Amino acid sequence: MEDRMPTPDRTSLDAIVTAGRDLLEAGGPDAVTMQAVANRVGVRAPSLYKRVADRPSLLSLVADATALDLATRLERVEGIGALARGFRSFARERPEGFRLAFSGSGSVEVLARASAPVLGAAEDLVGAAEALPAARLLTAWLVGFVSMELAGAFQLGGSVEAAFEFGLDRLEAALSTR
Amino acid sequence: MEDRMPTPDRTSLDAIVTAGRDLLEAGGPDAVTMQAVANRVGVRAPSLYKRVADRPSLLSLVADATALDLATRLERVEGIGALARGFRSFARERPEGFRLAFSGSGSVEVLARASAPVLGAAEDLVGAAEALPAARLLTAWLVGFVSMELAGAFQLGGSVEAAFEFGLDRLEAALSTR
DNA sequence: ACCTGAACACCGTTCAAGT
DNA sequence: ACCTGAACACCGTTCAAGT
Repeated sequence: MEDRMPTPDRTSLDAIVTAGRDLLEAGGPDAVTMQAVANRVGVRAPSLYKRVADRPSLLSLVADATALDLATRLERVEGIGALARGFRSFARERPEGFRLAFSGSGSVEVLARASAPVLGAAEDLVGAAEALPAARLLTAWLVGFVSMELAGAFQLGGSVEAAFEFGLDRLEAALSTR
Repeated sequence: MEDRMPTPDRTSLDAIVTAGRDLLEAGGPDAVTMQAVANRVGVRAPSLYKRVADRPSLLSLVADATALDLATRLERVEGIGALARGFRSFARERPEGFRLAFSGSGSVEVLARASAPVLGAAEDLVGAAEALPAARLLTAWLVGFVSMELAGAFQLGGSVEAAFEFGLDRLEAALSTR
């Protein structure tokens, strides 16, 4: 009973992931350095390896956290229009996290959860038989549109806003037809 | 007339970009190291800085070269279906280059040229007035679908092939309607 | 049990010195 | 005019030694 207590934890996985997320949004992937993360959570870089396997898996955790945030936001919303606008506004608020989450870092399950609400809306539109390909049409359009917007494509003039509403309109129409 | 001739060039910008492209496809962006590129072209890393400003701008040149390859392939093809399938097959042949080109590295002009054929096909479908938003709908879907496919999303089962054809079908229908 | 300094291998980039 | 070795700052990761 006279053993010294182990020193109390000086950080946590949560704090590390949050620090990674903040650094990512502030400066892109290159800015999420093990040293910068360690600095933010008040610890030295080698200590991070107690909670995280390596840098790629830290980025993967950040990707999952972002996808989870997106999922919980979309779960609160109904209808394809509101889903699409919620998806787009999330990507504009967290562009780096969005890019990371949809670029193949991160687990597939979490990403699937983020697109579950779209699957639900698609089922309402076209019925269960075609729900999956319809959801893939919608999700692909959303991901592509937002990615291109973030990448600064859409340079030929015209209103990007109008193009988004045009796409939404036509897709709804295309999927409502029997 | 007795000055020594300057030593002949031992490499070229073209060779450097090609080496970057090959390394990229073989091992992803992390593999395109200044040292690895130099090695491939038979020179030491510092020499690369005679032709290229730095690593990011080398990656940008690789992105542009990829987008140009895509553009010339699509320019040989007509009709929205053939364009869509050509786009997708290119992305599957050069996944890393595709990702890089559509992630915001690379110049906007070259990317615009790669999507010009889609703009043409869109105009044939909906007329000049709506050609731009229609092209954006098509391109966004293509980019999103292919990105998700490369990222390994589409995990819920069902045929990805069928989902692609479903999307193509519905989009053509949506844009042919008056 | 967690934390640290020291160390290692590797990378991007600069620059003076060679031809 | 291009190329090189040497050097610098920085990074990810490991590990023995501390508490």
